[in-house]
Amino acid sequence: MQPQYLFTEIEQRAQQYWAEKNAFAAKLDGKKPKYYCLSMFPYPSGKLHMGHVRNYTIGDVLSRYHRMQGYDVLQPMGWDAFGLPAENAAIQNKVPPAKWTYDNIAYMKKQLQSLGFAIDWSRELATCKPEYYKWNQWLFLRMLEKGIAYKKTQTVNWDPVDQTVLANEQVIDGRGWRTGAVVEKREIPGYYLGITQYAEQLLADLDKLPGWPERVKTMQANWIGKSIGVRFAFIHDIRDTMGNLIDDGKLWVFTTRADTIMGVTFCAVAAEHPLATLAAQNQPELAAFIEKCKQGSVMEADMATMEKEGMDTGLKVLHPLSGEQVPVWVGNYVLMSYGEGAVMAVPAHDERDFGFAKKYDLPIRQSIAIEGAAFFSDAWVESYGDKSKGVCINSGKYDGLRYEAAVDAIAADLAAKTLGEKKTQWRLRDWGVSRQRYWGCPIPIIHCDACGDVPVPDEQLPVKLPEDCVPDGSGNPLNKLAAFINCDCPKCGKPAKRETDTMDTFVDSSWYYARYASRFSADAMVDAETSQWMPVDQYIGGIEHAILHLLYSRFWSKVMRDMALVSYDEPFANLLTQGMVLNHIFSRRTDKGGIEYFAPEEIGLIYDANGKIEGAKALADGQPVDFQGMGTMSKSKRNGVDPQSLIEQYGADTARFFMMFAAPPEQTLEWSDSGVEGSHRFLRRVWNFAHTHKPHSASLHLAVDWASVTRVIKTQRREIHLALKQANYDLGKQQFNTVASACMKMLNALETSIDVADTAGDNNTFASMFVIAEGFSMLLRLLSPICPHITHTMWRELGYGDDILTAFWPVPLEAALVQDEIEMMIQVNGKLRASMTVAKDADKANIEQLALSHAGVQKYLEGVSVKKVIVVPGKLVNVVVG
RNA sequence: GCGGCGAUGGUGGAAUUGGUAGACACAACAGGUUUAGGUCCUGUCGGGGGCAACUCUGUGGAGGUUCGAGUCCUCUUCGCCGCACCA
Repeated sequence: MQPQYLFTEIEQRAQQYWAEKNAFAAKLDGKKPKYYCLSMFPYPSGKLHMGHVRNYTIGDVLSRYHRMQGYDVLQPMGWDAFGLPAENAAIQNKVPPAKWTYDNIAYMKKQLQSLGFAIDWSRELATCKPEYYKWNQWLFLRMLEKGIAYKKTQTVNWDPVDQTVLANEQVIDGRGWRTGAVVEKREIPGYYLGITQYAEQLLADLDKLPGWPERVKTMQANWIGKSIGVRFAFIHDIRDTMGNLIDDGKLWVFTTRADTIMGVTFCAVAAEHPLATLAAQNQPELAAFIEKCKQGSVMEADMATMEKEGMDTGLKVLHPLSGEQVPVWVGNYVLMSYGEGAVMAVPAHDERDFGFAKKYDLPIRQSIAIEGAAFFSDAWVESYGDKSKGVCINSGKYDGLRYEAAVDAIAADLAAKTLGEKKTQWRLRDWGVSRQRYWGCPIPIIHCDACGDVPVPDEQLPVKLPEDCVPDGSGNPLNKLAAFINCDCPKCGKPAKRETDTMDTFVDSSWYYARYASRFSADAMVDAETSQWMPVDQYIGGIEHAILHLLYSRFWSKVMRDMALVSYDEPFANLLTQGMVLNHIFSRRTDKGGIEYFAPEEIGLIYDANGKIEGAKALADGQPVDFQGMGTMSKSKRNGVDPQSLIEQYGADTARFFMMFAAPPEQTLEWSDSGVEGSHRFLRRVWNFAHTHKPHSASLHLAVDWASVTRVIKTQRREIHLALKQANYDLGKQQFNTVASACMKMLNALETSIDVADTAGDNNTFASMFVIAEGFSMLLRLLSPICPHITHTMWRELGYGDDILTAFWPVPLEAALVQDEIEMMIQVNGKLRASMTVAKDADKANIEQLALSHAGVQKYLEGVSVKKVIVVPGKLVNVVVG
């Protein structure tokens, strides 16, 4: 055995061994339980970052742990390979996106392999390969047949930087999720997937996911946004300039508070509403206001702080139940994209309407009697809008009804007049998947002048994307590619044109997990193996995908299920959202007023007397820099750490250990160079221990008479087993930082040198050798999921076996855990006062007696009487006095 | 505004779920090994008081339940994340 811990050599040899043995090929033998462990696949951006290392280390620890627990494990890896960065790189470097992507994949694959992940590489896939995206196209056509996919022209979110349409989910605060550019509204035809048809299921089935974090489920539920209410119409006789009745003389609105319908004093419509457009035609002031609203609505970020503003259109509509005339206002707080783009306004029972009415001096009519709030003051009181504590008043025949009864009665009356009905309104809208981009999956449609939009026949799939295009930044290069565009109509055979839009890349990632399982199926999207492996037992990835990717994947699964392609309802049984990797941010204001960032290695920290960080200075000029605390690793802040240099300097095992040790998986992880060194120090100590003490497997065959072994050795053994017990408990909680701690505790216990008589054949010497060999073999196995290379090597060198992968998972022995004597704490009135050692089988009365007579306790008993004594077996005694 | 999560030493974080708070590390300090630096080893390390045995205090804050609370309940402050005029 080498005296030094030569990690580079150790890791390369271990990786070579696994590759030669094909050690991680996933196979189901039907006898063992299956465990499908999936980490979100990376976008091949160029090289791995620390977030990847963390993500995949968590997955690998779980995979290796379950494998040793006796599961058949599938841990695949692939590439989310379509997408815009490839096009942007192509524009810059004049290289086809395909080449850029494949080069990146090759490099990043090497990086992943150098980290020693137990991945079944035979199942590797890239979404930009025709063999994969063929099935995107195939399923899209099936969805088209079922009416789940359809084409429509709609106002869409247009990202002016990426020159493409964005789904609503991809617009964040009015800006493109990737570019941050202010999104414009455009009228563009495109294909949509009817995710709203599944809204109810997507919401309800969240309850089938106990293994998901609460906040992710909440975010999805909010996103789906179900509200139950009544859709009804005000009646009018408003005609456009041609004399045509607008919307058949009905102003439709949606409300969740139909019980307040008799309190309506006006209606408010969105700026884009037809009635607003009409009214603006001869009212320049109104037209100007509407224009202002429309511009404002693009900047959704400002909406939150925006003052409620509005303007009277002069138009009047009739209340469907009271027949009263109601004025129609344009309100900047009414959204065209939600509900009907118009609302009934009840200032007495809606906070927004209240503010609006106050501002414009519109009538406020109370229609609900609120418990404990008889009088309506000038200021809004929260209970005015509380549907749970009121009955209808001033509402004619509905007076005295509570919320539910009132809604039922009102909905029934509206229905009788065919002017309304109960309705469930969703915030979720259909998923627009057309993208005016090149580097994506072609939408399999052919446009024929005679036949219209014709689906590409199955036998012509895949519609292959040419891989040699170099985009120049001016839109989609497919539009200029005659060889791609020109084709024959599958229906009539006449010359026709191919659709050049490609699919949103979220389509690619919506089902890749199912394809890993059926990776070798050539003539079907998925085969029987998918049903055997699915659902994913553990999915691991960033919280940033809490809505988009996870919602789309759930939707896609349900579509595939309804087409009888798969049998599961939900694709991911358990979800772990790993925390981000942070590092210090150092910056300085430049003379020009900008901010200059410093990389951590360019900085020296200044400590105060207590060792607290006081400040920092730049190594280059010795001048102070601002220490901004921790932030996500990013290029712009210059606080990223390159995994590659970490692996080269310390090895993959150190990188993996640090990642697991520094924080629990769900929490943010703060980078620390000294923490990395500490992790490396630990692994070196493990190696040194093995080299110095030779805890060889042969020692496990020594015959030990445990009854006569010294207490010191027994305690040492107990500590090791105790740490293992804790670690196994923590593994169940997926709390890996304390598993790493337990490894350190075990080594600490092993290193407690035991002074035993150095006589050959002495029982204590044997016991000590046994304890060390036993403990070290347990340490190696416990550590192996986190640090597979060093443990693989030592397992073999110390003769424990050929391959630690096939070793059984260590469990603590009861015999090693029991103590002859137990230390018990003694409390008086809940305060810790003394401790004592009692025999393990001492009974309660005995313990009570010992505690009360304890010298450290006696002084607290003077002048008071003992009221009660509580004995917690094995732990403590509490003497209650008074 | 709504929803979710969190607050424990100088720092990252433990506390087997109501039973010895601060495990395991990092940093710092002191000492040893070393020609020196690094490595490595030993010790100290929440705060106050005491020469000491010890003692008081302590998990953002205020109450409460309990023999006993970091953990449960109520209120409150601050921080992070998500959604946000959703009718």
